Amino acid sequence: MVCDLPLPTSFTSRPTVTQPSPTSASVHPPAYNYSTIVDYTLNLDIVHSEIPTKFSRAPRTCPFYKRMPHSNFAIDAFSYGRIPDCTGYFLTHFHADHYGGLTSTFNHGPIYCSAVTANLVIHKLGVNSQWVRVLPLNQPVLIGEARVTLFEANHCPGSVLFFFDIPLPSPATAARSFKILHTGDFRACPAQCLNPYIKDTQLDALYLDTTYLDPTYAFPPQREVIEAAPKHRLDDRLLFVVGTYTIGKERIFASIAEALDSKVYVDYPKKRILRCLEDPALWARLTDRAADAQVHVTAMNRITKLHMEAYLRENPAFTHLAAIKPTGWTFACRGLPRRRTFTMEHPTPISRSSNLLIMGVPYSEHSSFRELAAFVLSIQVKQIIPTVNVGDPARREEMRVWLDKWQAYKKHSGVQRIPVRQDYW
DNA sequence: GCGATCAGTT
DNA sequence: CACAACTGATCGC
Repeated sequence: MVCDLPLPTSFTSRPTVTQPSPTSASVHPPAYNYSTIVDYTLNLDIVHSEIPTKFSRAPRTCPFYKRMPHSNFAIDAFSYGRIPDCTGYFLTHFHADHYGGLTSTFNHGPIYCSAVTANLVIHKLGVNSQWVRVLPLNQPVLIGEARVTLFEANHCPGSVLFFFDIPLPSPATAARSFKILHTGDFRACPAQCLNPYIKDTQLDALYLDTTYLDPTYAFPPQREVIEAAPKHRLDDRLLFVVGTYTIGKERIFASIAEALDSKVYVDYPKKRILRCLEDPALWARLTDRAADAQVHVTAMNRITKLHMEAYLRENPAFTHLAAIKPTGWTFACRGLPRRRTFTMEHPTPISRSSNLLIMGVPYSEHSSFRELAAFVLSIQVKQIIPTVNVGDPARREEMRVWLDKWQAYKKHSGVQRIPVRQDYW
């Protein structure tokens, strides 16, 4: 299995980093409007003071890239108390670094999210359901003047992209609307670009999850990793243990369990979380009896040699244990992007002994560099605003150079989208 | 007891 | 080492 297919070198070869543009005289963030976004994007240094730093003790204010221009909406912005004039608090998915600050005492206004995220917000955080508004997938809903549509983000269960289509107020521009796509955290795939609301749409702004916007980050398509599950039932006394965070990585343990025709054991707190996912096939595979399941799920931080040795002793029905640590950076190395292969028959062992194997599995829930390139090259958009790695000026500059390069490539080549085969670029 | 913040872990 | 995401300690009320 090939880790990464080649993209034309014209848009994946490393560009030279140019010097930052001259700093604006003003350090005070002006009101949020389209020209502000242009300024911010061209020179993010002027809003560096807005980006939270680890050592700041001052009360934090919501940074510009979490507020949607021409609206009173904020995205994944629960760490700033009540945001002045905010009429809609949007949540892209249920990971702590995005819902951070959201607690049972929240009373600032409506929270808009998917059904799965709503279940988790209510049942895990205890947020009063009077504040939670479930939005459907792939179906526009009017919120005030704005038309909002959610799409599958391919990150974790319940994760969504938000598409905002906002009428512009002034008579001169009444015929036009302002169109924003916010990716939250996502793993880019062609279906996101090809859906009828995005395909052939000229977007004004793309708020982009730029986590792996660096050619270092090359890893296989998720489908190939899922299909790398054992092809047939192995020794009944071999136990698979899969590490997970609160939500995410379900497709790994589900596909292994399916291949082994086994139940899946999770502890009771995890079972309560999985119930929120509204996935009947996953639910039907669960069991409360550890000895009945050849596939167990545990917290990611338990996937260590010491913990797994103890785990095997605690489960005497099994003689051998294969622990799986799904992670996005297994194949990441500093320097040039590499091609590697991955199969369960030739795993990447983190640790092994006579009866214990711990392997890293390159199962990322963020886009690879290549997928990010294909996504940006398959979308028509005026401005791209990174939402990740924005705290480091050097990273901001590197990201800006890549994004400018892709934008220029589209403009000069006339390419509108990257060809798709079998639902993948 | 609750929430905010930061340091530490894998 | 890289990284996202989580966990735990500490502080203030």
